[in-house]
Amino acid sequence: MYFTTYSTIETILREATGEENVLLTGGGDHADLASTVAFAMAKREKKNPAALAAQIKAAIEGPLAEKGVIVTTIGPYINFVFGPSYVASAVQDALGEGYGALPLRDGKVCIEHTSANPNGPLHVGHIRNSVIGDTLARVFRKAGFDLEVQYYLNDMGRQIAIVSWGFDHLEIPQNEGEKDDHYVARVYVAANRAITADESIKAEIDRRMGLIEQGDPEMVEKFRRAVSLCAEGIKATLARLNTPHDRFVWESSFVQDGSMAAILERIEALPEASHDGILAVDLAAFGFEKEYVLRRSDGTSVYAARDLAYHHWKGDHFDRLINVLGADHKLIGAQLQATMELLGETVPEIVFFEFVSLPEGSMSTRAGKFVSADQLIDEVTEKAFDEVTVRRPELPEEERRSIAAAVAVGAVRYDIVRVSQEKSTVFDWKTALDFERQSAPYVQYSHARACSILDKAGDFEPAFTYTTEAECALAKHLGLFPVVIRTIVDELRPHHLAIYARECADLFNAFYHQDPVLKAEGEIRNARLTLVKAAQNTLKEALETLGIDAVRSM
RNA sequence: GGGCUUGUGGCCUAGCCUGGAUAAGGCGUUAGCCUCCUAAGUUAAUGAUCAGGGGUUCAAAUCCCCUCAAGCCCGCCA
Repeated sequence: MYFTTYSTIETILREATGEENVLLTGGGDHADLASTVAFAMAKREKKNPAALAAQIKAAIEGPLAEKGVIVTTIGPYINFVFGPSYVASAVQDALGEGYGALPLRDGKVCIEHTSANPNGPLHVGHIRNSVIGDTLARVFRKAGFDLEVQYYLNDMGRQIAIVSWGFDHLEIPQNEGEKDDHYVARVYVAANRAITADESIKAEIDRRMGLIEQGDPEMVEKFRRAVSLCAEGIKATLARLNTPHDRFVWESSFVQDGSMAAILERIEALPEASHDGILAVDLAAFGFEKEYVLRRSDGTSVYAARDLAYHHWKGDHFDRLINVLGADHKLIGAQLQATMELLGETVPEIVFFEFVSLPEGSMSTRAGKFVSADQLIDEVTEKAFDEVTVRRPELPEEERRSIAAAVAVGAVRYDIVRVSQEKSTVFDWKTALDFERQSAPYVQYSHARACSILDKAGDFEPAFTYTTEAECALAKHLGLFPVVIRTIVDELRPHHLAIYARECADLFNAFYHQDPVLKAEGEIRNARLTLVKAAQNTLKEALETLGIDAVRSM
């Protein structure tokens, strides 16, 4: 409804002013939409902007009144207030199943996210990637895209060589009940310590790197075992977070099937290639000082070479590629994009997010200095269970556990996704365990509250007449959900959805406190119940698009 | 040294790309609200030189330049 109303206003304003850009902005407290076009025209025509605004208003208020939009002016500002017919349509729309969905689009999209190295468990830095990536994926699906989500598994890197060496030489037993990925991290940390103590081990790591590239069966098996062990643990964590992948792509497959060799051959033929004993690409034309090295002097390939082959493969299968990467990958990501462009390949779009650090400094798997995602979820779940037990002691334990799990995962995801991705953050236990106002539990609670009212109401006849301020503000905001979905797809900034969901909850709570629903009578009761249903449906859709369970009771 | 990103009340965050009407929330602090649809809620009070300086503009938190501060990157690691 918003889209059509917006374009109606835009068209009529264009006709009346002859301006291509009619400068529509949000109306703030004054209106639902406003135009500052009178300022621009006044400047050019050297006229009084307020007088122009009045003239424009006179020309457009008739046609817009027919469409249910009220036009007013305050000085040079032309304000548009959406009337009762808009409000009714917005509520009507918001009742629909799968509300927020946009029409299907052509083309296949691939989103790659998380792709953490399988040398330990996901930590609170990695899951910023997972949550941003998964939320984007959910939004893209809602926006009508055919989508596949991938995890690129770096299974032949140096750190895997180190892990495999650790398994062979350090004889570190797995602890009772220890998750596989946590076990792998302990081996990795210990192996790194051994290397620091004894430099000669490095030669053995290099030897393993050479063997893996040649496809030596024994070494392939050693690497595969270590990587699988870790990857299964990572998958379990991803499942707890509601951030599933459609496909895990193993880096080594591009070496084995010859596609990496093929793309390196194409690069060798490029005028930008440099063969100084190594293979590298000169990207000076793109503003990069350093060459992009793809093959070492000993003939082995570096990560970037496999990454090019992976992206070539993705380009063959998808029309649009989106990668979610940490800010530390900005340079290498831009080099990848430039090289793909040189090759005439599909250039991936990259969503970068800034770092999550600990109060004492940045995280490091190698140093064993990190807060794991599992530990975070465990502790938040425990806290959530205590909170549920205090509030709802009458519920059976199983139900309290289930609510606590939904609240905990929601809290973790929401805290991550609500902050825009270009801001670096510092992880803090106190904040993580705080279910205060701007959190998932707050939004979930509003949804549960709406469910409770609907349960008590029984059957009612839908009605769409709204008069109070709280009713109209809520109804209009519900109407914005599809706009938010489109904005996120355009900007690749999922935090908008977190903000939107919270605003819906704010407005629902304001309505709840100002306008009685069950105690109202007749048409007012029916209209308010209809609005509660619309709010409940929108909150549910928004929460689910955030990957958060919309529990009916908490 | 070069590049990228960030800097908004005591603390955290939105707004910045697409300039416009009194800078929006939360936490904290203070004082209230459950014989009333779930108080994980809500009302009010408190609190901002939008890092600093300059510029563009009728209009700057928003655009441009400089300075300062923080984080990240600049490897034949990933």
